[in-house]
Amino acid sequence: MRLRLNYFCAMNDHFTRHLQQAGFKLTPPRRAVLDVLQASHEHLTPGDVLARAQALCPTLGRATVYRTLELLTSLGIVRPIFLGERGVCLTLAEGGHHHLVCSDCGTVIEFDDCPVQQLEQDLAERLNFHIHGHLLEFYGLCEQCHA
Amino acid sequence: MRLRLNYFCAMNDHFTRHLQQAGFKLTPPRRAVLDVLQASHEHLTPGDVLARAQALCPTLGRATVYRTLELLTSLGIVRPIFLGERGVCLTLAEGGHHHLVCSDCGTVIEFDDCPVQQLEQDLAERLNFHIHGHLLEFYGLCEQCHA
DNA sequence: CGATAATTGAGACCGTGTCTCAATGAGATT
DNA sequence: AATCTCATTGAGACACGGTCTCAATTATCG
Repeated sequence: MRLRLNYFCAMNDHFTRHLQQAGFKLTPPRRAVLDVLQASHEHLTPGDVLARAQALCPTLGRATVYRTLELLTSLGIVRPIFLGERGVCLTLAEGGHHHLVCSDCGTVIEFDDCPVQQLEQDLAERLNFHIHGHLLEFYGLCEQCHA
Repeated sequence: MRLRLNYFCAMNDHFTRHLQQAGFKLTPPRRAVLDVLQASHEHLTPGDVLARAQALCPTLGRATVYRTLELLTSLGIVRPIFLGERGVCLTLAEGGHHHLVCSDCGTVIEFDDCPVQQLEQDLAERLNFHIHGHLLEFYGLCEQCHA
């Protein structure tokens, strides 16, 4: 069992250290949730996270997943974002997300250009925030839907 | 009653025309929901909208509010955005929203600088989208929370 | 005014997120 | 290694928000 977990998760990685340094215990449920979030580069709903984490930690309960997600959020490790279609989803907090969303059919297109670097620095300085990520979404009607 | 409604809502405004031109009927419930959203410059949850719209249209039911919000969303008139603290909220779709959100305590600071104009035009052209608004959020820890 | 199809409210339903509480176990101390 | 202690856990009851169904109503059009 310990071996299996290690297969999925490097011991002492950045996030587990962060957790422990903040005074929280590193338990199998937390490890499983972290592993799932690190392993998936998609946007997972809490239900997705539960299902996948149960594969790593079969006794895992729903309440624990929510508690863990809340904890990881308050530590700035993960972040909930709202994707019109799928509802609230979780992603690692680090970095940016850029979406073009169709209000009608719900299609989401990701894009890479991102003009907010400078603004991020300015805001961080001006308001004394430690910024670790951002979300930039444009809303409109896609080619099909504004016909 | 009809008089009262008119007090809150200019007949034939932009949105009601939009609704009717798209082939939908202009009913008191829809009018009430539109009025509420236009009157409030805050971010309202569906529950808020229901409560306020019931003041204008006392028989209004929950299902109708959700149906109306969905309709207005698909028409690009309103838009759901997710505010960590309050959950999903609705705003008029037109224009931009700019938030600096603390992952820990949930504080939301609004700001005005917005460097996305040019990108918006580029994307609209490149992907043939009719963009009518955007959301730019930075996530991090506020002054108090990263102490 | 009458026809008709969209829209409505009521209330049952369902899933998701929260809470409580007794049992467990991670990590500190020795 | 054994013990202690308190954070953390799983189970299951609960609350709430959002969806669906269906019969009754009503906005719009001819």
